Amino acid sequence: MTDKKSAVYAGVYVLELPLAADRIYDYSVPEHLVGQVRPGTIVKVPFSRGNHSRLAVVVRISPCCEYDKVKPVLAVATDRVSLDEEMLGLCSFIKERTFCTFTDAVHTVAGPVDKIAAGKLRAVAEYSYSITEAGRSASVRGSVRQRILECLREHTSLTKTELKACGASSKQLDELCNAGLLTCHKTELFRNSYERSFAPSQANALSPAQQQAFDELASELDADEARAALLYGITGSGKTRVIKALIDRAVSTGRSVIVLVPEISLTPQTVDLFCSFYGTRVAVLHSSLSPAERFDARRRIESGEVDVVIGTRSAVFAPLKNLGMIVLDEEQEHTYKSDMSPKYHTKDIARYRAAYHKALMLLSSATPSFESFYKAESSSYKLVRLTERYGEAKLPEVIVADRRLDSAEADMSVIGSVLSSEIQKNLDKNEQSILFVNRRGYNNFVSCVMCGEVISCPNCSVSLTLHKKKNSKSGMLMCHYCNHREPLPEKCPSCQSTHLNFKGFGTQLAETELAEKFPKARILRMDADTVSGRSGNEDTTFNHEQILKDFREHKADILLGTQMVTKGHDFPDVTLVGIVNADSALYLDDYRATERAFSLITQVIGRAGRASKPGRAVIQTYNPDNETLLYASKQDYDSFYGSAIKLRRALVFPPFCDFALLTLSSDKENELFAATNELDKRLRELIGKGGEYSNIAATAFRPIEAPVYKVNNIYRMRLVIKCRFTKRCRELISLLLNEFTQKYTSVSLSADINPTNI
DNA sequence: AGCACGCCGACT
DNA sequence: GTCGGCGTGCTC
Repeated sequence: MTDKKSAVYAGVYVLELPLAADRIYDYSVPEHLVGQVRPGTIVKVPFSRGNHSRLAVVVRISPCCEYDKVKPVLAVATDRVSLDEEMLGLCSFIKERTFCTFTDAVHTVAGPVDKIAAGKLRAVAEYSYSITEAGRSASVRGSVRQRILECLREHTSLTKTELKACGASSKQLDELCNAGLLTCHKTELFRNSYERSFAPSQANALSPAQQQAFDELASELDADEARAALLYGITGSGKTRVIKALIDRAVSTGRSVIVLVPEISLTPQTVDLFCSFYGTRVAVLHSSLSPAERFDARRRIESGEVDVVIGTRSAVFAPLKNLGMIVLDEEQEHTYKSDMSPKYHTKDIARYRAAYHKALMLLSSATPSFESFYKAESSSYKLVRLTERYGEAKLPEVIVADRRLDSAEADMSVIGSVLSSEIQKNLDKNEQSILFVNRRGYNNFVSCVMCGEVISCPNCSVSLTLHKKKNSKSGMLMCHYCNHREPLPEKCPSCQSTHLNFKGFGTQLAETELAEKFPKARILRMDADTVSGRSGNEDTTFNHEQILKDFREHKADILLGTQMVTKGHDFPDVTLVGIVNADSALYLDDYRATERAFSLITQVIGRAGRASKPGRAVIQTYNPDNETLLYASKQDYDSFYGSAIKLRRALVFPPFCDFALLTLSSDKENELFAATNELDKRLRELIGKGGEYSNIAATAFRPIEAPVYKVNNIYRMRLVIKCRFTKRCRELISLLLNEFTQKYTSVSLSADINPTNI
């Protein structure tokens, strides 16, 4: 019997370590820190030979430890925020699945921990003053001081800003407070650019179909365990109403909700709706908030004043307590997959959090991803359908315009004869039209007639796109990958011929042609060039909201643009939509291209005829018999899915398998090749006969160049592995990454599971 | 990634 | 002799 307390050990991740060294290290916890050192605590530990003090996150506490040379924890970093149990688990989850460092995972879930803790971002406070009993009748020296007291006798309380407007200075106010004549109150002020006037309840009752969908989903929400559901509803069926009703139900029982949207700037109406309905109880989170706004939004959420968070993918980490539901609106959108390390999928995070909180993960879409629909069909998700358009809105009439039937002259132009005449009809009736073009710029190929040379980017392996100023003959060649720009040369840089040929078209050429064909039409163009506002752009810049507002107010007849025009805006006066070049979406060498094309075409068609006026959709194509196009034009998701899923099953493609994409990149081409070959060899050795991982069913494809081989002078090679993303498979990839990063310094390797394009 | 250790060559 | 080049390998 000894009174010596049993030993305590802490397993920690040391922050800012390279991937190969990023694992759990054990430290002993000195007696005076026992109890203070808990999972989630940030501590200081001596690390490596120099025993330099480093920050580390505690992930486990245990009474024993295998290692016999443990060092002691130095201190608890009290000035740093600590992670709660849920976020800690989420960090391990992210590390394991995306192969990032623990530090990257912490930054992803908790934001820039050190910056917040270091006090670089501070809360803004508003000070308000009121008069004390002793002041009330007292008189003071100085006219300004007199005036301050007079003002406060009239108004019971005034803010510092208001008093300053009366000529008061901070010093004078401080003096009056010290003299006991005024009292000062501090109120924390939140920078919330999304605050809207509170405009609750247009309490529209749900339609019978919506009510039934609501009832089915409400029972999932109420279940005392984690659930997942897919709300599959055609465009205009009123999914948002059903979701809003579910949010109300969750909130009324004291649970909080996260609503995720693909892109904030493209869904201003959805954001407005929630902001005005939930007032100060909603917080908006997205990537273009200033650090101060983000900081304040976080504080509001942590303080518990917020129970609804709306935002883009990173908002899935919003530190809400007692989550009841996480909604992914337009769940098939690729923006839910992070394109930067860690390359997590929002759905996986949502599933994790829903499991932790016994909450509902609700996916919503008119064109669900095959993966989600398959899960819904095979009953791991609850499937709820909304099959009728709400109100009087009807599905538009779809016209597939066969460009092969156009006359030679019409064939030369971007807008063919059928689409032209439909636009004219709309102009005559003073109704609005939306045209979708998938590329920005003027022409995307400039080649030499004589020698065939295509002018390409000096830094990237892509052709340069011509951009022109409005009403100008001169042009700029731009690279859409690295932003390189150069003036359009008069002669071929290779053979000096003056015969240059312009091929392929984007939004600018479409705009020019429309202006020529319909000189009286008012045209608005919306693409990255007209909305970004980046200096040096050739066009006057507007932002999305201004363009959309102008269009909604009927300040233009035609809205022309890229993807941006296809998202959920509701324009009651739009009765015609046109897809200028459907073929470019249909024929991409990516197995998911058809899925995306279907979704895109369906969304564009859905823009027409939302109100009582019937709408038309014109799809220009040289392949009118294309199956995807035909299904999309009939808005027949079920048949499209049914036919495509058979193919996926036969080929063993997702959702029947997973793809792991390994990308090697380097500015030194020969080192890249050597590294690629070695990695390929090692991989085959591990999964081949007699290999350590021969038991996992994985197929490795031969190394290939990335679709765009060189970007910004960095060369990129790819290795694709077809597999099931099991724990064992994760171990394999992790092993490859660790070995590789330790060995190579001038070639980097990254892994991406189920990348958005392959 | 750092950072110590180590095993070589050039120097007061 | 000894100072310092940066290749190698480990970090509880």
